[in-house]
Amino acid sequence: MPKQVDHEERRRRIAEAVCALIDSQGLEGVTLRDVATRAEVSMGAVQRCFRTKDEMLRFALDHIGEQVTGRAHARLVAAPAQSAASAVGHVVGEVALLREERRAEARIWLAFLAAAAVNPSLAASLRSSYADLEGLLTRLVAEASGSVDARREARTVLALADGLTGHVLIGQRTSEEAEELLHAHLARLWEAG
Amino acid sequence: MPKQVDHEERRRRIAEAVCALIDSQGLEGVTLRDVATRAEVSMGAVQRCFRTKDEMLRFALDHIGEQVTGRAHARLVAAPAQSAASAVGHVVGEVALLREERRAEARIWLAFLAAAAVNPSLAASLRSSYADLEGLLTRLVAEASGSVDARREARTVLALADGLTGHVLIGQRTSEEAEELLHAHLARLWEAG
DNA sequence: CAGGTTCCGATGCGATTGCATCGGAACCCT
DNA sequence: AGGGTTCCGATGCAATCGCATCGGAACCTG
Repeated sequence: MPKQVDHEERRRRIAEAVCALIDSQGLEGVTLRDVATRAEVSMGAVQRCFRTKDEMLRFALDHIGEQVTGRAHARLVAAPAQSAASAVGHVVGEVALLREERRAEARIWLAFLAAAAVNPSLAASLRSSYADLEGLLTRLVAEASGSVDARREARTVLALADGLTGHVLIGQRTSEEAEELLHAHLARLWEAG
Repeated sequence: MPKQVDHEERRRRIAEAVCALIDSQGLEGVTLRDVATRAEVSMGAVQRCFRTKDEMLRFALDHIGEQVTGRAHARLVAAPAQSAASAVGHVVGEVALLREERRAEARIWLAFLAAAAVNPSLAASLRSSYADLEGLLTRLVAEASGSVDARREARTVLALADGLTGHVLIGQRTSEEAEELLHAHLARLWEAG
């Protein structure tokens, strides 16, 4: 066996370069050359890892999807909440990419969302992440309040979080306002359920 | 005075061509040549109307923004609602671009939203439209239910509508499901307020 | 250490992009 | 009718794009 390279590691490194570029210039600003430069590899290496640009973008989307959903799951395990209701609050706070340190992810997510609207294969990847989050939230909401339709509430909260993320990104809301709106929604949910 | 042309009319025609292209191929698929072809004018004419591509896109965004906000206002005047609450329902139903016939506008809106995340001047245009809608909804909510924080609820509903629109676009929700979620949220709002 | 295999950096290519240019058509006023 | 002005279609251009190609470096095996 000749020269071997950890392809997965390299793919991840490239995916992160893609995300960094999307964050600063949007999806349109992502070119193979810039990606290669940012990832500190040659264009040839990028082309070896991904046959086409589209394949590279799909991988990057899956990458960031796993990152977000993974963190949501981790948040649940790491810090046991005092109540199921506060667990929902924590997870939603992790999913809604409102705070400054998640701003980059938010931009990336939104860019992919818009692209997915005209690109079925990206849409499929996104749906998979959303389905994961919806499942997680549904279980938590059900546990926190048996008397409401958990799936409905989970879907509503997920959409609300997404909408607020967009509004924060364009400066229509501050992240504090958005977080307040999100928590107010949850508070009403508990008192109603 | 020599040859005169209705510039505004031409700009609008071009803006609609831009929107049609965004709907089918996303923002990245918009080129001056395609726009000219779609609008059935020459590239020269496009360049005369807009000095740069960016200026053209800004105009198109304002165009579709006025279209959406205008329809929201019109919905209010045209069909007097039986109650302020149902007026909110009507306006929100108009703003959330869920139904099939609004799918194109939804894609366009989302494309601009994502672009605005990395383009301040687009973000400014979007904020202007959002501010309009928020004001309209706030007034209606206040009228429908005095006991709630109208501005907060208007902002929440607006974000929820936006989030649901995105989810419908990628096929994560059907428009019927989204509409049901939206109306369920409003229903709880009235009974709580 | 030799042979064979894997990998990749550099380079080239055709297509496409946004924008600049300009000669002449179209038009109004006198 | 003719001069002056506005407009635009055609064309050119430099830059950039994604992708294909390939010679040699890198490396494991025997």
